[in-house]
Amino acid sequence: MEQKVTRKDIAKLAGVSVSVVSRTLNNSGYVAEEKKKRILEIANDLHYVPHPVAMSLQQARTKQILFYCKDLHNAFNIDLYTGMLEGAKDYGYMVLINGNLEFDDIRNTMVDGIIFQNEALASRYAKEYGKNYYMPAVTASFGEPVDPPKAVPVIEWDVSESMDKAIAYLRKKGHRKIAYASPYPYSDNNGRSNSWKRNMRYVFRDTLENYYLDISSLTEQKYSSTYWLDERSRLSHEETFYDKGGLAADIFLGRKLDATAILCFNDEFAAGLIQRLEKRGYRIPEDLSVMSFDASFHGRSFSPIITSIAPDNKKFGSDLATLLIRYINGEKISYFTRQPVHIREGESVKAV
Amino acid sequence: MEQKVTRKDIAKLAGVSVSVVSRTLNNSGYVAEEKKKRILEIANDLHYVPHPVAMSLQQARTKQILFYCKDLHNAFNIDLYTGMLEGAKDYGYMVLINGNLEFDDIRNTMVDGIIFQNEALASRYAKEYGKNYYMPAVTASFGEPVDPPKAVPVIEWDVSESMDKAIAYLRKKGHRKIAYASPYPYSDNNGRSNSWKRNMRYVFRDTLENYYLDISSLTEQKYSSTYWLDERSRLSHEETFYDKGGLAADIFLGRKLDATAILCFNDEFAAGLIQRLEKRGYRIPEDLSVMSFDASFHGRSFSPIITSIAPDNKKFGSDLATLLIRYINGEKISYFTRQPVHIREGESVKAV
DNA sequence: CTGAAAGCGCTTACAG
DNA sequence: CTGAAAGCGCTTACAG
Repeated sequence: MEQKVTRKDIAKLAGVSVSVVSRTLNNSGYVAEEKKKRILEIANDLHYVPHPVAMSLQQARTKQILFYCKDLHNAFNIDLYTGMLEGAKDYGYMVLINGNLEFDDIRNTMVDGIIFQNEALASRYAKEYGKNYYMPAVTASFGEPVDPPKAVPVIEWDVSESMDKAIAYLRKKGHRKIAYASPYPYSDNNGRSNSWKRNMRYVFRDTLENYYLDISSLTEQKYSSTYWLDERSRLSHEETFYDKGGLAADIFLGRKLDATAILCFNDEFAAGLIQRLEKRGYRIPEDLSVMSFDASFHGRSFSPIITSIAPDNKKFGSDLATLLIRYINGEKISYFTRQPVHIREGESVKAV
Repeated sequence: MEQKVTRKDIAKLAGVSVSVVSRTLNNSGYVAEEKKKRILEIANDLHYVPHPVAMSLQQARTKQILFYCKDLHNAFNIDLYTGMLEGAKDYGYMVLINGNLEFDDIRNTMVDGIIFQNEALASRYAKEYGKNYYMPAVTASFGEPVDPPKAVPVIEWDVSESMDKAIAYLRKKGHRKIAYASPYPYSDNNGRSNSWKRNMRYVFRDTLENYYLDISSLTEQKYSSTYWLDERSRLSHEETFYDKGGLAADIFLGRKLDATAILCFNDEFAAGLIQRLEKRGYRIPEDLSVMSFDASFHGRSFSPIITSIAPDNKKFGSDLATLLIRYINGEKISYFTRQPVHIREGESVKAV
């Protein structure tokens, strides 16, 4: 364990005060040229490295932000994160993830702000902590019927609109009977479900519910889409969309539905669903088309490549990071913007 | 922006000194019972939260460690990370990942130590920075022929031995001609390749090289397995095993090999390979068996589930984290241990 | 152009 | 049992 070299050591060797050393190292304020040179040399010789914690304390800035996100096995979130890293880099900021933070842990984390993965998380955070503990935050939003807290700027992916587009896309491919597979109950009030119901009502009439592959009857715990809002719920829970996709396949097979396409909640979910269907002898897309949301790395590296709708995830992440940093810096920002969306065509949808 | 509440504020209101407040809050040293109570009450009323940066500075401990890992889209690494979180939690430590850190950035990160994802990274780090900058570190190792630096404790997954086991497993399933698909050149000196060659030499004789699916001829950049050791190489590079798997499939098809099974470098690689093979009309495992390394979440959520060999990844991660923390704490630790390995049977291998 | 001083928020040996 | 004091490593107005 080497002795830590400090600005004091450099000052002593250079025969100046710490102030001068600091000014030199930070390139701020006046320092005589020769002294500057000598100080830099000594710093180099001593292998001086600044102490980030001390600087943070003094400047009241850690230059770190946190991506608050529970599900790291969801490639969509990693896509976002990758984008955040890029966006933050330009501002000299680092982005941290920590997979199992309870809200209480956040205050022990050395960050200047938080990016929430969804509006329900942000909302709950604001309710539980917002009043007593100030920390700049922004959130990704999916246009769900949850009031995001006023003080938290939002960048939205409007999943309802995406559902409309996805259905329009499948229709253009000749599909009429399109089922929807969701981790949330039929009665749940969320963007994708509502939009699917609205679009399919006049196709399925009174059998509508039958084409909604509702796995909640098969799982022990019933999660609504606003799960995070429930203050009794533990935050360390990780949603396993992949496992739920398998259950949705079972339901589909059990009901012997005549749908020619299934829309899935997201790529993880679709992966689980397709895997189960193929195990039961189905071929995708020959026997059945599957489409989903997120256009994640996982969906792309799946076989077949999953046709999926989403924003540019990296850009989404990058925008979130820069929004937060500009917010932290006190710049003028928009409190609400939307990400454009597009369809990533894969191999899981066939024209009929 | 609320005014930050400090221990000073509490002291003033309670009519005591900051020392007493600190002792109360930290539950250390003597404090009169009634005072203790009052201080706690006031702290609560004021919604006091300790300043982690200040505490870190004073205690010379951030209670944070870093998982230095570039490829977050590789589910194996996320598996490890998940385990680290669990292991570190018991010690009150947080584990951070940051996907695009150059070595130079590490010194700006507020952590007490580092976990390197592989021995080549650890080795390069030690060479470039180890002398001038002290930071406790441990590393995962894969038994590759790279000398991990002496000061860095190692936990190893012996991939050579795993290759032996994987081949034995496939042989028991009746496979004799087993190809190997790797991101690294045939000439590269690494555990998996060496072990495969050793095992297959007497099966393939002078056609051995033909069954080594070497994608390096198809890629612009030639990476050896010790890529990270090359100081000219940028660290921000992300390996795309998935894409390379597709290339390996092309080679396999081009050579019209009579192998009945392909061993893949890892699950990401296998995913890319299978995806491409299926696109070309192959069915896995009906037409061809595929097996790989890592037993990651990705391989499990793939279709077919990829048969794969690996340690218990979460335990691997957890062990790395606790090893590092105990190292930081100055406890006596083992500088070298090995993780036991097992085969996760999936759906991608068939008996012939 | 320079340096002594106060301060960021906390801790901890030490004298009382 | 308590509090003044020095200190963690750095920054920055301010007086010279």
